[in-house]
Amino acid sequence: MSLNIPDTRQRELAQRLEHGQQIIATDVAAEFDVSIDTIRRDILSLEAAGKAERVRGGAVPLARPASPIHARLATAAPVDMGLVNLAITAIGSAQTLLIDGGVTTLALIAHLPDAADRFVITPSPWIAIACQERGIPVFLLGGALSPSGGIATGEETLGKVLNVAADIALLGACGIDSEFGLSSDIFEESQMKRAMQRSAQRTFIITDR
Amino acid sequence: MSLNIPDTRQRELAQRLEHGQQIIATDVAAEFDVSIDTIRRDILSLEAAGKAERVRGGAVPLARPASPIHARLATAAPVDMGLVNLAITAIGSAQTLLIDGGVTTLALIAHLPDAADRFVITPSPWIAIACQERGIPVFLLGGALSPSGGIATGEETLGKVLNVAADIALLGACGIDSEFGLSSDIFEESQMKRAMQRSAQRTFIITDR
DNA sequence: CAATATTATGCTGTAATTTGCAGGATTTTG
DNA sequence: CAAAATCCTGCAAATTACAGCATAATATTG
Repeated sequence: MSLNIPDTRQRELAQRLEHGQQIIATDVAAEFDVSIDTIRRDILSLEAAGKAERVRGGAVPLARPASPIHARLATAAPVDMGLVNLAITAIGSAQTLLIDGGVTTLALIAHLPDAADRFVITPSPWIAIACQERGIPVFLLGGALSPSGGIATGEETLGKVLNVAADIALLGACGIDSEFGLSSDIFEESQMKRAMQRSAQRTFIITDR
Repeated sequence: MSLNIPDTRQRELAQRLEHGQQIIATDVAAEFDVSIDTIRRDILSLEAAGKAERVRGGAVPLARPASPIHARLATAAPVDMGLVNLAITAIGSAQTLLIDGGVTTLALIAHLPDAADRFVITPSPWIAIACQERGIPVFLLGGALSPSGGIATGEETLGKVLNVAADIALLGACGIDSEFGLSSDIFEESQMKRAMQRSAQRTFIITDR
């Protein structure tokens, strides 16, 4: 079992708040298998430490004079934590990860255990930044940034992806079942995803359906 | 089985902490077949040696000091807007911009006029995201992300920079007057900056002194 | 080898922390 | 307004930390 003490929980919660997620007391209580009171006290601590804004039912990240990036991250759509945990167990101890862009993969980085032992290769600047915040070494795949998905694409990038060998590829599903029709951007992206899939021993596609 | 002495145990525990694992005192006590007190004392030693952070129930790896760039963003360092405006007039209507990482260049993106007409090439994922939010087409230079400054570096990246032709290069000054001595990261970064300078017709170094 | 010093370990009793729960007050919702 | 949910306060139980001490193991010295 993992250490379930105020310190650990609060660190985890603080991290989620940092990433713009909101804390729902009852959910988190269930997740950590403690009573709501305990989570309430955790939130009180976080508030005292200036790391959370307490609201009825839980806590939200405190508003901060946001730099552009943080603004974007703060407004991020709510992430399905169950999905994230599933993906994390799927990853296991794999060392070399090829990670696609997307809100779910982004949230995943924040909760990836054994950060020190990983190595991430990604075409997404968001993922790159998230990894750096956790001290995970990153190789950033260069290329023209696709406007829709925000990942690097292009001939050369494609070639590079095919040259790496990753243990696991984590792909977001968005863009595969394109709602936009098949614009050239989407085409570039899906081609990229396919290349990533080919370079990894195993592939997980993260989708909620 | 190996020797069960403080030295051996502590080495093992230190290794686990290095790998990001947390130490649960009661579990480890059972594992090494010693009393909890003994493990407690081991953890005290590790803490004294600066290898562990003691918490109730065991120990956790010590919190990694935030990377410089992230720390700067987190504290919402006030950006010298005068500097930003100066740089913007300097840029004028130049189309192809080679932009370095840094808080000031990041702030600049948000205020860059004529966004539609620009094209940005950058080794910084931060800059890339900021540009994308403003709808500026970006070419992201790939490479290993340097932990200190958060820009892509490496042999290949260097080569690519030298192959592009930009109107203006905007360089941050940080890392040139390194406070950290000349670590290899810093070296990589400054090499990168030099390469960027060489690929642009004109260069501006953004610094407040 | 014997005597001594040092270190490591386990145990005990006491203090501090954490947790869940019961009750009543407060807020939200229909 | 009434019902439900959430918040707050105080408290008792469980867990863990801590300091002191006695014993066992190991190292050192003569």
